[in-house]
Amino acid sequence: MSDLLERLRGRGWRMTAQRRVVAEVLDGEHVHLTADEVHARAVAKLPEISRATVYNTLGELVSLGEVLEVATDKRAKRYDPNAHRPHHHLVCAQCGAIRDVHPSGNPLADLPDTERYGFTVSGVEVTYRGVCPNCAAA
Amino acid sequence: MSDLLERLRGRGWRMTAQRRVVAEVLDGEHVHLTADEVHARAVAKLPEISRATVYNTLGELVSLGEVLEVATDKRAKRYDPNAHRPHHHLVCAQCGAIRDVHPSGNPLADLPDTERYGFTVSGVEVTYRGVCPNCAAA
DNA sequence: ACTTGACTTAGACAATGTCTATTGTAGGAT
DNA sequence: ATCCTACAATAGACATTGTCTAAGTCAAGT
Repeated sequence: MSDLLERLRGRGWRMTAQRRVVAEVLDGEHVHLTADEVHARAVAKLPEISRATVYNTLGELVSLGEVLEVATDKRAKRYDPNAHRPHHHLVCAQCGAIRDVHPSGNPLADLPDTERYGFTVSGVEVTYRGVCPNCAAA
Repeated sequence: MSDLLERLRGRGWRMTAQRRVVAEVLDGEHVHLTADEVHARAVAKLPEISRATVYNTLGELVSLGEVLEVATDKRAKRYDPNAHRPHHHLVCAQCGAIRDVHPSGNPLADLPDTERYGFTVSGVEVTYRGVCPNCAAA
């Protein structure tokens, strides 16, 4: 699991207790946490960590490409530690649960030149919407 | 252009000056405005309109399916009046410009049952990311 | 062990969105 | 035409999420 810490150290990251804790939180469970949830879990391990540090560290991890930002329609951005295998998301419209999914096909290939308006297209995100089994049962 | 107003009236909407103005702003230019931008344009036409009313009205329009909420990664949600022809979005990573696009293919068909985890999948949003010609030139 | 510049901190600030209590009014009823 | 009433609008407080700053702290190279 310290792959992540190793990679970061290799990139010249100064290794502090705070950064280690944030990295551990993300690496620990592959769910999609908001910044505040990350902060809450980080505080549990290192009570004096500040909110600003968590935001800073998440921002750095995103810049380094180690973590992805996911903007569903919820208010808060979520952070996805699974940045190394391309995937998309399936979101429950009721409870907000998020699953990683791997559709077949390549949506990038589905965008013809005539629909690109001169943009240099570099990526694509696909968000499926639906209702999860839990919410459907309720 | 009053298609929208007609439809709303048909659905039992009480027609007030404020709602008319908000509907006109959205119907007027097919761009993707934030709530505050809608508010600013509405104030230009009806100075005493309040922020809460704009938010309420946008929320109602979304519930009625007349307008779509678009969550790119920007802070503010944007509102897309083009709710009646399915389409997806192409976003400039630098300036945030948004274009409507119509990819070929159907991403819904690309999600096999084994990747649905029991969800009832009802929709899909595709967001292409890239750099627009303007920003590329700069 | 010293030094230095990157890192962290607390808390103010900013941006966006929501709620409440009050006042106003659209549109049907008379 | 006027009145009633439920629904809508208002101002502004509040909530949530994210950003910034100034000052203190510490990891890591020497």
